[in-house]
Amino acid sequence: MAREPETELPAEFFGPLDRSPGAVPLYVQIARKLEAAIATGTLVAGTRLENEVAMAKRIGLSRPTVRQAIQDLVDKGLLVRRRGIGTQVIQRPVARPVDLTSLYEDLEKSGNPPSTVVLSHRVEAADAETAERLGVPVGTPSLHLRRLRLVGSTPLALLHNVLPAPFTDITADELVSTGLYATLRSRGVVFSIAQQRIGAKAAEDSEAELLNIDPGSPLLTMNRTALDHSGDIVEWGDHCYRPDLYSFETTLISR
Amino acid sequence: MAREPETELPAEFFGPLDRSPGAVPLYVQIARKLEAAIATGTLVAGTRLENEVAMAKRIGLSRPTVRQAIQDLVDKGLLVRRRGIGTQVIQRPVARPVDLTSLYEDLEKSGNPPSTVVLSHRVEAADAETAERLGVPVGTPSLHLRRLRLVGSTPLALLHNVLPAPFTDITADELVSTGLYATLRSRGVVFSIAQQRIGAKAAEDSEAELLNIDPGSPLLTMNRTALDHSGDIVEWGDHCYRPDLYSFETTLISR
DNA sequence: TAGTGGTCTAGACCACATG
DNA sequence: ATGTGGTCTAGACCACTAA
Repeated sequence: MAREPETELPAEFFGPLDRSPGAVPLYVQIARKLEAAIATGTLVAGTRLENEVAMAKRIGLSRPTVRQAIQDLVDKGLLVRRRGIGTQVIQRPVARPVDLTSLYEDLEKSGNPPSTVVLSHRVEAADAETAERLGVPVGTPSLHLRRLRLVGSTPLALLHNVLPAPFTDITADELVSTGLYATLRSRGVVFSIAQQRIGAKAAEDSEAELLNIDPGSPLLTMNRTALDHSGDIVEWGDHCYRPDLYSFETTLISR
Repeated sequence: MAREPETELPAEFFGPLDRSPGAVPLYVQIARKLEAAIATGTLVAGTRLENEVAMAKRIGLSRPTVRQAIQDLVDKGLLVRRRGIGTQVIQRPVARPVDLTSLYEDLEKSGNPPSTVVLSHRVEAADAETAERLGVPVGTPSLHLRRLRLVGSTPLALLHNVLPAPFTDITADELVSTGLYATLRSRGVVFSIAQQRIGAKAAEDSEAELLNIDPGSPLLTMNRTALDHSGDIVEWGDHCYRPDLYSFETTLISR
């Protein structure tokens, strides 16, 4: 089961380091160079890296700094480390993990910009259920959104979001032009944690009509609670996706 | 948006540290104590922790060690850190993330032990598709499994797995009594990375019959490729779940 | 300005896997 | 016995936030 290709000593492709104040952290600079080397094939899958101590000395950094760079890539699923063995480039390239971005950005990146229709946009006093979801007192004003996401003229997803007080003034125009997550970020929200539950269900009549599918056909569902960096709930979402057009990818790293 | 409860100085609930050789790492000892304090409510949600430097000095550890303990809990979604602000206990308790365990273990933990029926168990030479999935040459022997997972007498999931050469001698009995992942671990497999894709589809006739649902009704689907600590593919899986009985939970931590 | 986490150094010893 | 990553120390300076 063990595999030990011989050590590879990449030359000084660790170019000059930028140690000026305000520069990108050194460990990030190293991590990026290693990542690029893996992406371009300079570091072939399965290659064993030079050991940490030697690499640190050769680059001119302390071992903890180099170690932090390597750990970043381990967390990304690009490298694997074993005590007593060494550090290897993972055999199979892995896809990016599910991250804290919106579907809008997902598709934009893939060169297939979607459009959005705002179906409803209301500010209401929170009922018991909404209050529980947002962690606010009953009666607090909250913004309820329903949107339809399309690729070209094909409906892709039906999005239902609820947002708490500080964001009730978000306009329908903003949502169409910028997307929900980008809008929130532009207002200073820094996302820290989100909890998702992914499931499936049969399409109800109203959902089927909006998504242009048959009633009762399968839908992929996702619920999400997103928290900002101070632990406050920023958004609660309940979404349906056409499973022929969308799925969720995750990379799991064991700890 | 910012919230700043006053600093909390937990007393010497950091009991004596075990510094004997072979003991649990110091940062793990600290992390566990902090985690317990959060779980029991000694550290209330929203509480701001003592700063790293002071905590390290008081406990009698170096700052990097304490910092590593805190980082562990940040990665678990229990704490949030902000430069210039401090470290806070997260407001809302989070569920455990999807991890590298099997459905068997998931349900066992929830006190609802499932049963397993092995529907088929064959060793075959890998065709092109299997070879691609397992990253082995065409023609390599591989074990093809189909299992039905039940809770009581209710079918829950239909599991299809393919395993490469070193594991083709796993028996049906092992699978029923131990579960696939536990069997692999007992053979020395250390999981490192897995890639999953979660989607939905309509149940085919054969699937519907086995799962005791109507043909065409929605199914939750999951594909997974699991790699061991040396980057070799250990298992490829293609599973269907009854969406009324199962869903996937994930906690996303922003980086 | 004061206080926080973020980064970095230059070492050290330990645990584990291999030959 | 050797070489690897895992842990740990005791400091330092920087970047960001708040008052």
